[in-house]
Amino acid sequence: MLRVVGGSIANAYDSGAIASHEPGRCESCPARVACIAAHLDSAKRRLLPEYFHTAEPYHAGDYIYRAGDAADARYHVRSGMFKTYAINAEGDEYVTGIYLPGDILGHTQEHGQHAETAVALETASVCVFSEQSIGRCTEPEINVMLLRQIGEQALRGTLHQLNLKQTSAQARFAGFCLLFSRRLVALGRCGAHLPTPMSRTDIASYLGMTLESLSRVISKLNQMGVVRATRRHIEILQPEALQALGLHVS
Amino acid sequence: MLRVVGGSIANAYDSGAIASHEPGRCESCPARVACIAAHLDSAKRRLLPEYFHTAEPYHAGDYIYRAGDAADARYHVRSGMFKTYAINAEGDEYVTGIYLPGDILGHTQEHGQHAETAVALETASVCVFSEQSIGRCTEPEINVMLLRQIGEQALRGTLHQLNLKQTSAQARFAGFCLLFSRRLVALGRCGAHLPTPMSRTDIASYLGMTLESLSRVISKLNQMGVVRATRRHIEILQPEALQALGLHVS
DNA sequence: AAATCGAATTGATTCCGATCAAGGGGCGTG
DNA sequence: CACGCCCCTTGATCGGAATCAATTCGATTT
Repeated sequence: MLRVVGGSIANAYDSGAIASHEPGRCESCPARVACIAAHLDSAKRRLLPEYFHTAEPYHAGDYIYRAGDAADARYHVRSGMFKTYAINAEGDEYVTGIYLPGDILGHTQEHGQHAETAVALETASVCVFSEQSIGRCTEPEINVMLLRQIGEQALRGTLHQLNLKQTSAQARFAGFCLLFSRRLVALGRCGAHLPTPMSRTDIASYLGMTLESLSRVISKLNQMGVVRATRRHIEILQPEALQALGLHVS
Repeated sequence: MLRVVGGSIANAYDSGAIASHEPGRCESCPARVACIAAHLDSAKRRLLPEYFHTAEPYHAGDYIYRAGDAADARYHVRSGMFKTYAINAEGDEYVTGIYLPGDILGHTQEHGQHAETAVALETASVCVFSEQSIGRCTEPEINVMLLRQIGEQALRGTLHQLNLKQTSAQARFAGFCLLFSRRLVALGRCGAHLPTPMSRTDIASYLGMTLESLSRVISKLNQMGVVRATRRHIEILQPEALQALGLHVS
């Protein structure tokens, strides 16, 4: 059932490289602006070491977990980018999510097992926290922040769902760029430059279209001067044009 | 921005009809099999009244909350069915979710505001619990169950997302029936009889197709003898045929 | 710098769903 | 019981995406 696509397993639990919470680590965290612990004062953050662990960095192709693995932990992205995918009976890969710093990986499960596989798209790192540690958390502020983060991720899923309902491939790609851009802006980054370490095949799969359709759309928008897309980078030149083509939500 | 479609507001917080947890209430709950508190022994369940409230029943067309409302609570469905929808700039309704007993409503939010509107499709009831009460919960078992329930809902969202990527309208409808059926079975109900209190328009919107396409698909599958669909009911006659047409996930 | 392999683009064709349009059927109301 | 309204069904046409196929581009290796 499981198919190895490439890369090595990097299980933060099995490896001995787990570092417990270090003083100053949060201050230098690139995901600080989106972290569920970002707004904690130093006194409350001192409670974190009890249930937060920072894991060693992953490299492109490394798995965090794979479909079928026991889902006893969640992974808070510190830096880098991940993708998740599911595989159907025919062996086709379907990219189900793209994860940036601040996002939490590992929710999607059934009967305590991960339903998807999570792969690093570039050098990346996460904070690992176990289900048990979340259960034992007695700090209301942290629990509420976790709940809100889950809520924002649920919203992202819904927006992607709405985008998938767009009939034209052009509209879906435009919506993808806009939603991606928004996420970057929320992280304090530039919304005009989208890093795309994933392949065209991944993006097409994520957007529910064929590789060829995506390629045609990108070529067209390139010619129109709406975006400037290279292999691993999309630059948005005319955001208002994308807005006109893409999904019109909130 | 908000558009009133019909029905009355039934806000469990504003109304005085909130009942605190009553002894025996969980024992008679129709959502018991899917409830996050189902596996608690009576001693632990006695902790529930501190943060769980059971709300008055809703009727078809009643709102639980609307897009833009403060999202300071979550709603655990006890009985009946709800739909959620978002509205775009043009005023078009997009059905984003269908909720059955055991499901939790109200996660989807941005900046503390609900991003969707939740409407009862028939007579229904929920357990309300506030963000604050979740934050203050010190019972690990409850926290972990909440996390797992969220995980299962995330999976349902992903499966629906995968279903939306199916190119043919027939496949999307088949997948819808199968996923719906599975949810009913998980609730201990019959998987062959799908109650559909929502309109054809709602189902079409949920599946990202036009009303006409859905109608054609249903007519065809009716003629083929795969399903027997009436106005508010779908009976699955040949589950294996649906399986062959629909999505092939796990 | 040449060679090689995978990734991405471009082309031609077919088919399916969106769209516009009209007709039928169920359900409530008077 | 008849009426009218809304929901659903059926029909015809057109555009666009999937599919099959071939080529180019780019990165990596030798």
